Amino acid sequence: MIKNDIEMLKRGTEEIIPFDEFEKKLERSERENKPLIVKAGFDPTAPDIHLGHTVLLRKMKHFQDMGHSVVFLIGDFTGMIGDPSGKSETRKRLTREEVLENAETYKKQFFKILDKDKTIIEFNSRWCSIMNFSDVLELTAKYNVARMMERDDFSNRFKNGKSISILEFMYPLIQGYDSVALKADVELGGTDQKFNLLVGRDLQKEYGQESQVIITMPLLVGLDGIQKMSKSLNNYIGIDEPPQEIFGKVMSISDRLMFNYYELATDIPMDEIKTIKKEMKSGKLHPRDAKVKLAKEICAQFYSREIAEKAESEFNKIFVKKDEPDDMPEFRLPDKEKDNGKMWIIKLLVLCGMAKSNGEARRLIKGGGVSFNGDRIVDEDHEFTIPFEGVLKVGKRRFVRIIK
RNA sequence: GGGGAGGUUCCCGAGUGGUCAAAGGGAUCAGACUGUAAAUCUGCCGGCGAAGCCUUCGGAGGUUCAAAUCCUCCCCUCCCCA
Repeated sequence: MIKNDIEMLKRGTEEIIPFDEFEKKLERSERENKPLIVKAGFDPTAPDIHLGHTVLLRKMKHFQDMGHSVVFLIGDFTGMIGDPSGKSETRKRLTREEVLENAETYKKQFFKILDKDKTIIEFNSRWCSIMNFSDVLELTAKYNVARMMERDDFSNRFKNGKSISILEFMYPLIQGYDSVALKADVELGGTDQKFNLLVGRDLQKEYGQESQVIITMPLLVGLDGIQKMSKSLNNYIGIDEPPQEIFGKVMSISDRLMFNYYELATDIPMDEIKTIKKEMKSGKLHPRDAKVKLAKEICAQFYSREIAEKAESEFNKIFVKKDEPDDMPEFRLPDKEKDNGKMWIIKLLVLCGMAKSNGEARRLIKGGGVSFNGDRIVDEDHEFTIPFEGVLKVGKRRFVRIIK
């Protein structure tokens, strides 16, 4: 029993530190019928969950499925302080209201993966906000600068003369203290969190607790195939996106990335993944078909099998048959425009949101990316005589139905 | 506390009085080829119904016919010394 569990829990992980303690904790948990407390922290500033986050969420789900107690910790306290130093961007301070609002958004999204009834949601302000200055000093006394500098990020920045604020030194301590407050047995995080997770281990020991085991998950590579998936890099698949969008985005990843996604973003058994890989190599399976399977699988996670099937047929319709999709947004011409009797194509593109400015609309037309009812529009002075109706297509995949 | 370097359009980065809406690269976007793969090639890449004009080079003033470029003050980042 435990053995299978361990295999499942190990899947996709980068590191489990230390592994033997992990096994012991699992054994004891089963023996004493006491679930492990599994913690994962989330930043309250970015409430849009994308496929990259789901790698972690899915791992949390694995623990839930085995009856463990999963804590979704929202770092609202740190979020409300903000980070003025910011290595790249200054972090915005959040108000109490914003934090709560973001938390709601989180819930709506992550219950697509996690089990609603088995998830404990915590805010670290619950314990952080009541700490007084001597509590904080006590905490800082439990760590030292040399160890802080072991973190690559800090040592590199220090070496390169980049600024490191004292506040930044506090973050690992706060996060570590969260583990103390929760008495966490296991903490999950991305590989970029490794240092912070390890600090949690140390602090628990300092506070006389058993140290948590840390499990790091690799960061999912974004759609560009190079950088990590993130909203700010615009290389992400949001789990709130429409099914066709998710399907299409998965289809656009490079072949090289495919198996990475198979392993990290689905629960398809590893054996099956190996078979797919083999068949693709031998030429028995077209890479495209392997990707279709992946796209359907990911889509189904956030919606359903049926919706995923539908997304596939929509996809084929648009990109294989070069047809129009069944559903597309509609745009009704505003009344005041109707009076002119004519509608200029550039203006139309901007009005219906397909271009941000006239300039962009012109560019699209010049580039040959605009068509109406299947005919490419090449003249940027083109005017429609009102009334008219039809399908306006911009680029390969953006459609809007213009109605009278 | 003292001395020095710098802040340029989404990002990196050139530009040190007019020829600058600002080189070059990257990203995005559009087109060709394809499997919405990779690689490659092409175009575009501040705004204006596009003539010309308007707004942009950390912020505010100033010099000049003319300022991203010169001057003054301010804000921010970094380096070296103490």
